Amino acid sequence: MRNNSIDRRVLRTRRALKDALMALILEKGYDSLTIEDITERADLGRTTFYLHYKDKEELLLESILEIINDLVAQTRASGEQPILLTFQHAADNADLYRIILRGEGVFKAIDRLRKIVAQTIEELLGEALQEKSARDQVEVKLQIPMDVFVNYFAGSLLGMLTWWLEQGAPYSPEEMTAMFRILFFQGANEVLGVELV
Amino acid sequence: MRNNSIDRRVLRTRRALKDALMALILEKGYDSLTIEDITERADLGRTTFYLHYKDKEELLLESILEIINDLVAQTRASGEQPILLTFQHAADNADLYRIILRGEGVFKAIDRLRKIVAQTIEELLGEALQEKSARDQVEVKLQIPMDVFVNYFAGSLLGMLTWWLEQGAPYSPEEMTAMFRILFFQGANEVLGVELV
DNA sequence: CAAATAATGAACACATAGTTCAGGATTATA
DNA sequence: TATAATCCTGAACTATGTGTTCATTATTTG
Repeated sequence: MRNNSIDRRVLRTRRALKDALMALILEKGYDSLTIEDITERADLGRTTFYLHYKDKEELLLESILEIINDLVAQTRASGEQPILLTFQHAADNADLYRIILRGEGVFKAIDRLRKIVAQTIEELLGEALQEKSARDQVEVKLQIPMDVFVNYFAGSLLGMLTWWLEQGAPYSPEEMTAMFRILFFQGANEVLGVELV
Repeated sequence: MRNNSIDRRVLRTRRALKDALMALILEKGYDSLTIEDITERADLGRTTFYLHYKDKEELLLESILEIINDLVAQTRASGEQPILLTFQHAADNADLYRIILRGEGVFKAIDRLRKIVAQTIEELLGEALQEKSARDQVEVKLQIPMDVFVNYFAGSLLGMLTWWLEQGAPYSPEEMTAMFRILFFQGANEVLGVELV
């Protein structure tokens, strides 16, 4: 019978490299890290790194896939409440999720764009609410905190943009606008006529 | 009277560097680009680069800000239809927007995550729709194409996650889930009681 | 215990970053 | 248009990181 298990030294080495990478990203960011930084933190020789990974990117990818696979497995297993499960999983692995979602490197640019969108919509919303308050002679209150609301909007919009552009803009700007407005303002239930999730 | 304008050579050089950077990113990606790649494409000496920018990142940031400022100016000027304007602006500058939104570098990881979410929701949705069709004895049709719908969902969710985590998780997973569900399923009009945008 | 496998560290060639400087080219302006 | 100010250039140099080779040592497996 052939033993399919991997040498302990290999498992130890790879675990040490992944842990070192994560710790260092959170300390100094991804881009400026060198292979030597990682192996030094992991207490390994630099050449050892190349026995396991091609470069930094490959190590990062394996680390990320590890956590994503865990989420997918949990979702498939428990079957219910996948949205809640996702938020919980993100909370439990917040450091790693931050690394995944922020992208690292050019992240600041996306972040800036999102902030601009959020701020713009907040100004518009503030005006509209004030108008309504004055007209109706009552204090208008949101069901949802302002910061959540405006960042939901910004996230949705930028998410749609990203996907749309990566597909090669398969719909016209007008179509995208119409569909986005329906989804955002009327909500998914209106669109579906079906209860979901 | 002091002339405040900048030397033509400087303007020409910076324009050439930005154009070269954009062209090269679309050809070979951002990470692997060297300063020499850029100056060579721009027909400039390598040392000239350092007279204007600290590094690649600074050049990219200036290029991106140029386009974002243009969008902001247009939005402020025309005043109406900001969503449509954003989609149009993105279409007019699709290459650059792709660079901004994709992040470059570790982008593949985010992309993979988004695809997984979109695929998962598509499976769930497919089942729910089939069930409803069988129960009601009618063909259920979506008002919105499936691909748009599922990617709106994935984008919204990941956008919320990103923002939430960057803020240091100011709400609990349960609160986030509840708010996300209201926004996604019932829509913004329900939340606002106000017409907007 | 023996054979197989992994880790190590020194040495090497190579690519890129970032700076300095003297000289030639271009621009602004008086 | 002359000239002072400014910019571009290219060679040279230091420094740092990459990726590989190889002989030696250490650890694991059966």
